[in-house]
Amino acid sequence: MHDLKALRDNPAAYDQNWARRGLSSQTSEILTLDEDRRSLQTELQALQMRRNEASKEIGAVKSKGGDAHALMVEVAEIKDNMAVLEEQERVKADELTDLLSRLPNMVADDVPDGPDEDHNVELRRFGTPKIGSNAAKDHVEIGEMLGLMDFETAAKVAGARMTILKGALARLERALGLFMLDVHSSEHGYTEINPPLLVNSDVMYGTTQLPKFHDDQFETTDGRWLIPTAEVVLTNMVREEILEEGAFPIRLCAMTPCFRKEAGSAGKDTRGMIRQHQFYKVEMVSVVKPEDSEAEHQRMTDCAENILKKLELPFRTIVLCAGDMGFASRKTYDIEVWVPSQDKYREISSCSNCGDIQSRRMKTRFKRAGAKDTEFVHTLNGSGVAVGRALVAIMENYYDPADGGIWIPDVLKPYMGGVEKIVKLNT
RNA sequence: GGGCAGGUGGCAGAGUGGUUGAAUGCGCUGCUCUCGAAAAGCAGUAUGGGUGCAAGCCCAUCGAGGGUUCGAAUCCCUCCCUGCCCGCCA
Repeated sequence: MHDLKALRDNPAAYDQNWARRGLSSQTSEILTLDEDRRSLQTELQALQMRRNEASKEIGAVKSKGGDAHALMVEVAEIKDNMAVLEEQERVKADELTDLLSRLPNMVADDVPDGPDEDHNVELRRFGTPKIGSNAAKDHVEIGEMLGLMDFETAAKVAGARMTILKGALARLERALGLFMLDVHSSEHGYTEINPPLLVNSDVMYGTTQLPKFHDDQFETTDGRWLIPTAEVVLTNMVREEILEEGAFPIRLCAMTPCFRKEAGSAGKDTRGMIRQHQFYKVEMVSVVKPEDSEAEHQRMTDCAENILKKLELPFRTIVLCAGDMGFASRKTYDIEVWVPSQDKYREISSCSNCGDIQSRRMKTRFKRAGAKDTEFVHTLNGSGVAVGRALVAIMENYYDPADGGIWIPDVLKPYMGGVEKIVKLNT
């Protein structure tokens, strides 16, 4: 949700900002609805005031045994008028809310302009990618040759965009998830959470999956939703709360399966486990005071990068341009890991500063020490990192063409029972 | 799934139709007293919104949404949640 008062004060700023995302002018429609709604509300409240007064008078008259008939007639008329106004007000308010809830967050000033992903700006690189290697095999080939990755059976039991991992590869994915969770909770200060995977509609609205991205989500028959990311649950843990200033920063992390319909991506990344209906992801969420969100954003991105550094995977970090950013974000850093078979970097983490758009929807506020008014918190989320894609990156970057095996990164060895390398078993 | 009991302010807990946004206690904030502290006393202490330059005034909110009524925290209906018992089941 957006700050209507700020929008009233400076509509041009909003239109100019939304234009950076390629949107046409929105504010005149918003302001018209807003003015209509407010004048209806003012009118309605005047009637309510008179009704309340008259009702009290009726009570006073009756308690003295007097005749309150004239007053009762007056109230009856007021109620008729109120019903009409209430309905008009409700319609305007619904229209306004619906319009506002479908408009994306304001883009931060230092975000580069540009219509699409070709205008994102690279900030830094780590590691040395194996470029143009003839030996590069993709993770599907590697996994199937090892007999540890099975898309056919997955399709048989669950349909497209599903994966079955076996044996050491299943363990490797688990090892990756545990490793990431341990680093974030032990070294990065995030509290580990094991959350529900099924949430209600209010929660999905809070983090902006609803109403606009309804088609990307799996809905259950009883009106709940499978989470598309742990961000949804972690962020909403503070919904409808008024926090004390001392509560910050709140840092939470979780590893969960994520469920996505991938409605708009038919034909994209159809091979392998890059884009699945279900995948594991370790997610970080921070809730902070507004003045701290920018520093927290850098910090969170560092935490995600640190995972890849420890895994010794080559990556680069980019800042998304205005046209490529997600709906809720003011500013987003993507971390892209090197995928040898594709000879390019692919997204493995996305760290976003959502400003107050989610907190306004969730009604998450805080009060400064001694202050009377509440303010909205800032929320941030970042992958730390996508576990399935990390598995792909390990398989391809640590592939040994000599024997078709996969070396285990040093930091994962303790999680793999000391195994140094996954190799094909003699059958 | 069946049955019972509940959901009131930061917390505890009154309130079963009429100045009740809500008693009382605790907590918290300020002041008085004190060398200081404690104790005690006094005052204050929800959120959202409308209107106004402002002081202020007004509207809404007692789990949520409807309904009855001149008037609802209080009565009726639906839903949600919590606790307990029975059944079933990872």
